Amino acid sequence: MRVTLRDIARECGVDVATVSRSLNGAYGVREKTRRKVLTVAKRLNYRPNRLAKGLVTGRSRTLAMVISDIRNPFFAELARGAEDAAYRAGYELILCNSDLSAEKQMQYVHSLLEKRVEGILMNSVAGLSHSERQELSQSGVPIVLLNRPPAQVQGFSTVLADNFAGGERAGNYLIHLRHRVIWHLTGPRQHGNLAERTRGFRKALEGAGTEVASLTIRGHHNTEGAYQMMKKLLRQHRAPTAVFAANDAMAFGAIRAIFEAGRRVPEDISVIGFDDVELAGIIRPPLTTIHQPKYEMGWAAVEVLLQQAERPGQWSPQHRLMEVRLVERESCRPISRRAHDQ
Amino acid sequence: MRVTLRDIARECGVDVATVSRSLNGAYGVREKTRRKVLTVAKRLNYRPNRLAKGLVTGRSRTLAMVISDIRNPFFAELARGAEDAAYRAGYELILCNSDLSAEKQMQYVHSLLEKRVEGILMNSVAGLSHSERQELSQSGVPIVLLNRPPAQVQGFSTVLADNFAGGERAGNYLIHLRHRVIWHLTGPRQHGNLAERTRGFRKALEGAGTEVASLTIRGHHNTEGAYQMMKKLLRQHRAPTAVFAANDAMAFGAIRAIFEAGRRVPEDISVIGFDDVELAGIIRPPLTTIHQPKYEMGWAAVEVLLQQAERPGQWSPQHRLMEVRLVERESCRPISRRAHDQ
DNA sequence: CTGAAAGCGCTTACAG
DNA sequence: CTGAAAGCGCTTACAG
Repeated sequence: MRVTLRDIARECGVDVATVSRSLNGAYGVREKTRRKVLTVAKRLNYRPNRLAKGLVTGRSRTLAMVISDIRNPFFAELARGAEDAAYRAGYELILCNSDLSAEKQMQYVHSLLEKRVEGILMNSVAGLSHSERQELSQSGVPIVLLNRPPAQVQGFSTVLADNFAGGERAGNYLIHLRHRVIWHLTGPRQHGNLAERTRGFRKALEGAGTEVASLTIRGHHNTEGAYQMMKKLLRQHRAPTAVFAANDAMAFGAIRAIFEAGRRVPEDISVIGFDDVELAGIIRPPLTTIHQPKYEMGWAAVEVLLQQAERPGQWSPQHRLMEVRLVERESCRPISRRAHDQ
Repeated sequence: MRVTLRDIARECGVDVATVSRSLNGAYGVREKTRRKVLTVAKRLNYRPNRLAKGLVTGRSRTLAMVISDIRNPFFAELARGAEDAAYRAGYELILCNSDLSAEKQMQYVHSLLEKRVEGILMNSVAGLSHSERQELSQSGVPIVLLNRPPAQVQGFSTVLADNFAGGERAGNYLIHLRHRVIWHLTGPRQHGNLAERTRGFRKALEGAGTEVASLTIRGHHNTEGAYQMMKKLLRQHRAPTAVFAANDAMAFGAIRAIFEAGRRVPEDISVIGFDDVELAGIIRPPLTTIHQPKYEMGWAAVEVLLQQAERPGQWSPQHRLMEVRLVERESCRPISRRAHDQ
């Protein structure tokens, strides 16, 4: 049925070893022999069996990605970057949706290990028990955690956006626009990435060299959470001139609350987000935000994995911090000097 | 290093064949032996090498999906449905982004065949030459085409939304709302899916049993195309009371043109789309549209593939038509009887 | 119920 | 430069 090395060998009157060598490295094969083998292989439409090859070489030429849900555009973008990098290197990428279930995550990883994938991208190991994490980090296959602070667990590599620099950038931008009363909406302290954004933001304000009144409010870090926070705050306090939402979803909630309170964005209140999700460019007004290099993060993660796959048993975890950048759209505007002086 | 069947066999004092049988089907193995093997396997944390297993059984337990771009939410939804179905059956899913490049598509398929995937989901073979398509359909591995009219090429299975029924549903809905002047914005005739929607829509109008003035306009089937068409039409003709856009993207363009012309949706003009993309529920007003069962299509495609994988060499292409449904949101409203009588 | 053998389709020292 | 052999880690008739 399927044509194998033996078929080619028979056809050429040589040994399968010679065929194998001709088809691969080809060192130490007479040019003429090699050419003949190649011709016959092509004529017979030979397709090497990668399972057999993988069995002897121990390399499957496949990577895998275990994420919560590919329908989340953030992960789709990561996946695309990862897959492009894998394709370029001649690897395939297996996609797994875990919904963050610890059980599914472990099951996937076990299946993947059985298939001898050479590396795994994961978006989280937060739900796993200590011993489960240990098992993963000691499995022998390189694993990179996406968008997680390093040292959450030993043994994993990480690829992370520079949240601190992003928060700082957002703060500097608002100050540059002469805002002096700024609210910062964010999530719980334990959320590492958000905490970094807050730290960076505060550093910017402190370094402003001028008085800035800022208020940090914590709540659910989603659209609804921010909507509720903002709604309540606008009733209790005098409105700020700007708000920095710790992510775009929160920015959307804040904007809704602002409109409902009869104010306008950006005329009355400027809003800046973080992430640069697709919707950010679509809503009215288009949201100014800090862009996370999602595609590049996926790509970088695969680079790390591939590098480690080259040194079985003797690589050590790597940590990559990815640059973020400000995307100016229409949700922020400067305070006029006049207004400012009043 | 890694523990194999031999290690377990040695430890248990039996042959590897017995270990293999115990771990698998287990028919004809003494219960006591089997239990012992299982215990030792667990203790040694044994992981079967799927490459070896695949080599001998000829089954890789993996499927693949070759789509344009996972960042397109339509494909992300399909992918999720497919992956869930695969996971349930103990299969993994390889993700490939082709950007519709014929070269990438063929390269992917070749790699996938080498890895002995047991089935492939593709979103198109339109860009391939006749001989390339032949090569695919005769490769021996089952392939299902997503969202393509059957008989585009012989030898492929298909999973397709019922575009005709959807168009008909949209037409009936508008008629039910007492609309009698309706514009239909669609793409070029050659576009099979859109053509079906148009056919269904016309059937509804013809069956209305009352006079309906309808106009079908063809152009680029995207937001910008529909925007331009609608803008121009509104200047040249008396406005309709409703428009049926052949897809949601077009509906968005039409709505923009309507607003810019100083009319309101749905007060002055009702708009219905097709697809039910995520944005449809987010824009103002939320778009009434025909829902395509994307998740279910991905799931069904895997079902087809798995069924075929069970009968190597003796399956024949299968075609599944998936039901669509109307999602009523806020972009359509009835013509009041009074207005109607005027 | 279990063992010994052959084989899946490759690669890679080892000779020559 | 090339062949013969061994082996990767499994499964599966075939005996017994």
